[in-house]
Amino acid sequence: MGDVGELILQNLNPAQREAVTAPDGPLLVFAGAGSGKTRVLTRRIAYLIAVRDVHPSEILAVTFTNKAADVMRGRVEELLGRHAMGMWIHTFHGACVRILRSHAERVGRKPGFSIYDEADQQTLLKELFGVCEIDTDVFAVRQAAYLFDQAKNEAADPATLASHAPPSLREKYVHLCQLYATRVREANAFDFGDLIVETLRLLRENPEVRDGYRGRFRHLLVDEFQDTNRAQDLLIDELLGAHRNLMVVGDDDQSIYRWRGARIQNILDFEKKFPEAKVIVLGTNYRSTSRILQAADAVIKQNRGRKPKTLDTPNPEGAAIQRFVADDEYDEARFVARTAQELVTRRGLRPGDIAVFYRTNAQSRMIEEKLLETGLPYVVIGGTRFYDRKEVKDALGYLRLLINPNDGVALGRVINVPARNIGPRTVERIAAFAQEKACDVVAACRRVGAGEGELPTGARGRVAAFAQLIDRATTFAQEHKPSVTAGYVLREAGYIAALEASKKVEDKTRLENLAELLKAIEDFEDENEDEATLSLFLERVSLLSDPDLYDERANAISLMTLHAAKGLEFPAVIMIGLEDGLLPHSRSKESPAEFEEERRLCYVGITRTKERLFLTAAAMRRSFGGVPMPTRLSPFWFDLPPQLVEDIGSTRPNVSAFTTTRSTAFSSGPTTRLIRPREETIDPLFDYDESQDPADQPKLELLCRVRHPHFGPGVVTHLAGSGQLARATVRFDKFGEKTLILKYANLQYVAPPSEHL
DNA sequence: GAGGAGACCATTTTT
DNA sequence: TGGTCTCCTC
Repeated sequence: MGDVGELILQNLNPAQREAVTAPDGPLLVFAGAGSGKTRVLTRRIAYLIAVRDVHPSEILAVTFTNKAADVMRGRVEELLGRHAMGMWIHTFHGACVRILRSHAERVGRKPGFSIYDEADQQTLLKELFGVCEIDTDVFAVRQAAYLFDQAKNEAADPATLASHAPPSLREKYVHLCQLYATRVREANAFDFGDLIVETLRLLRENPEVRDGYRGRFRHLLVDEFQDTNRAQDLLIDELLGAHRNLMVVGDDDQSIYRWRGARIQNILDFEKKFPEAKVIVLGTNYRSTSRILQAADAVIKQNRGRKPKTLDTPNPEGAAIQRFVADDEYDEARFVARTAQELVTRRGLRPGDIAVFYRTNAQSRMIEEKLLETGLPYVVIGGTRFYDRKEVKDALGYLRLLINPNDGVALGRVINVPARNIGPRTVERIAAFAQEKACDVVAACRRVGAGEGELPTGARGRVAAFAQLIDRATTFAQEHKPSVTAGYVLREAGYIAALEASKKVEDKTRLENLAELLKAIEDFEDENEDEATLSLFLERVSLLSDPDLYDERANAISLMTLHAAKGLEFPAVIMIGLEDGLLPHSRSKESPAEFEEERRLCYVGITRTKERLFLTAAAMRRSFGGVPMPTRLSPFWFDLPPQLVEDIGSTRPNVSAFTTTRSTAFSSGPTTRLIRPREETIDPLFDYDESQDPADQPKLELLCRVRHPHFGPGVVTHLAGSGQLARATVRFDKFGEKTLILKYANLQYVAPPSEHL
């Protein structure tokens, strides 16, 4: 074995090494949290290429997020350099798109097809509800979309799931399914579920296509196998050739996508399906302290539907897990802000070392508000996404139409934005015309605008003008870069002008967002050079997921859902909202399987933590901004053995009376332990780091006037610390006294002391 | 057909 | 609480 071979096997423990060097054939790797899963996968790929002489193009690796795919590709390239060219490392959906682009016509599409996201899907469905005369009070659009998706996840005929629709609607439901499928096809589009199912159909119905891929991919590797659904499992079967070189990696304890059709059975039954499979267990965790691991184990071992196993670690015991019961969500947010501030000032952590996890996106708002006050940088992963904003979707709608003139949903979205006096009635007629003449919707606009069909003269001219706009832009797009095209179409459409003319403040933000979109397209062009087509950009955007947007270089506190946290790790983690009904979520109480998934979610959160873990709950919480309601602690709270945990007091003085009422409110479980000063409870796991450059700080002096971006003007009353940890206490005119870390607070020097004294 | 006022509903998680 | 939808008026 050469130098590269040795490099590939460097720093692997025996189990990891066994997995990397395993012989051909099916291979199942149970990879516990923090056990070096990514390392094993990337080294295995590198090993196959460098040692086993497998050509990179013979490798197909499938991950769940684009981010994971990028990381994997990057690591293999680090090991092999340009010898890694030609591998397929994609998400399931990404790989399917790639396959479908090559064989689009075989599933009734053209290569420029659109990808319909949830919103597009619902827009179309809503329209079809009208056509099928289905009352949305009886059967919600979202519910229909959910059933469609589930059917596709199961690779089942949607009609066979008609039993899930309200009994009175079964016939209409079947009709709806068929109509929906037809319309998506006519729009030259796929929804997310279609991407998998239609690829499956393509391979099944076209053996020569299937054999082409089987012949090509000599090695299949699947990451996060516990989160594959039935359709994905079947897809793997189709792609897997006679060699049966399939490596799957996963952890049944981290399966958190049941609601999306994931079948934990896929991994648990792997050995039944492949009796000759080699099974390797990676049981050493290199990430977390022993205490955190014990806590995680205490939680997860309560689940019944799992393979019993424990993780061990060479790491030290570490700090106690700190639990905090807040008065309400404000208090909880204050605790988060304070803890974060303390971790940075006293424990020497970078903001990027800290993460806040929650069950639902809605919980982020309060945390954001309080973090804003500390001046610490933070990012919210997910929630209302950039690409979900109206103006961004509008812009993308225009661009989609240039690539795919059949895209009826995109047309409906942009034809009257900005207002062109083309109302729903006219749009309906255009759609009907396109149906009747079997032409694309842009052609329909063109023809209707030219006088075909029955349209009032006024509307006719307006539609003709719109068709000309799209035609012009389509031609333009063929000769220009995507970013230039985007600017062109938005200007020509009058979109920019309409926003500029508007007096509303939010329209100014919209302009900024559009500028940001153009920037994103330019970045995409820089990264992909010759391959940077508009079509590829739209595809990337459609398949983007929340975790893809996490950027560890940002050095900001990360706020994200527990789902988005999977696959990441942080030195310090604050998990909030450990309340019954929130984690576990109230919607998960219907079945034990769902409850167990909530527990796994909790497990995933805990195991993201390297060194310091904080758990919080609020005694009162308001939902929908209504009245605060008393809560109960999560059952998972009580799963933690007392010796691992330290309960700490409120961030505010004089809450002893409240603590009593609180302990009665949370009647079950151990009694709250004595409140101790926080300074003593945190042992010095992290080194203080005071030796930093003082250059980038504002030159403040006592009693000078300053301005804070959030709190406005104030007077400096106290200065402490130096370097990166320099802090100032400021008495703000409107918000009272606050202590801020200068590095992050963005304090602006306004006036020296004398001028206002 | 546009725009505004008010009703109404929502929160699970997302490729 | 805030974002979306519906209805009403112009």
